[in-house]
Amino acid sequence: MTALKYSRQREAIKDYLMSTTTHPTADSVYAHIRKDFPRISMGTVYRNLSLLAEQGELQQLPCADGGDRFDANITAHAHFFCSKCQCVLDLDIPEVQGLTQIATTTFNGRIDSQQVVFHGLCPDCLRA
Amino acid sequence: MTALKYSRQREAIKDYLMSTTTHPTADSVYAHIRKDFPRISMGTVYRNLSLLAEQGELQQLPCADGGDRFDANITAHAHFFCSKCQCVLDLDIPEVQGLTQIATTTFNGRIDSQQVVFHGLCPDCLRA
DNA sequence: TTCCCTGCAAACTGTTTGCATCGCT
DNA sequence: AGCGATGCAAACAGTTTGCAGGGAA
Repeated sequence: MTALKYSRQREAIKDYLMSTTTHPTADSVYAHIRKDFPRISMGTVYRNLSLLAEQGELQQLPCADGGDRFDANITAHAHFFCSKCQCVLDLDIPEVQGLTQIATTTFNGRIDSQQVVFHGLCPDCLRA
Repeated sequence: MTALKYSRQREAIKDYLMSTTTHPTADSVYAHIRKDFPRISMGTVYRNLSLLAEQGELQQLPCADGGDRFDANITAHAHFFCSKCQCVLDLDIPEVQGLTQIATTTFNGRIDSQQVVFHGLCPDCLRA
């Protein structure tokens, strides 16, 4: 992990992710950043998202639809993925922590409490 | 959902999935089925896996690495995905059902208890 | 005979990489 | 000046699709 050199593009990407509670895909990040950096490329977006995730400055959530989601909220919280509209929501359920404990002891592996993912229909899709 | 016509390829795919507790990717299925059907194509494998999943004869688990896994065990059970070796394990933790309940009430959406996915390091990778 | 299913190849999507150039430090 | 970061385009991997021919009903 060598020192990163400052870049306006990377800062813009991080700022954007810190300003939203949605969980953008690389593509959404690209679409948004393009407003300020019309010539930015997908390569740069992907490279910077990976770099920031490596540095622990954001969480990279691999999702059920294949596309990763990015989250600047790095506190321990579970996620929900809607199998219909593919949105990703935070799921702040304290019980998850306890469950992670239980699972870990019977399981003998290490369970990462930040990466518990529930699937189903989000409130909006359920209502519709 | 129209009636399916019998095909030896599809039966072989289902038989294979019922005979294993690993959670093969489409590619693993292809590799295995090829022993009996050397000319089978990936298109056929993907088509049949989707058909079987549609019929509810197997579970299609979208995974963190992008590749889906397939599971002929359609009883309610959570899964674990190893972020190092990418293996998928069954996680039979009764508490997950309770958690799904809790989550559902505070959440107002529908949580699918068969699709709760934990992430972390599997026992083998943890030991290594 | 009908029409679903197959094998094949081409198309697609999301992501990564090689390279010349740019711009922090 | 040195070297990491950028934009661009080509390469990639996993999956889907169109089509002509084959096989179950």
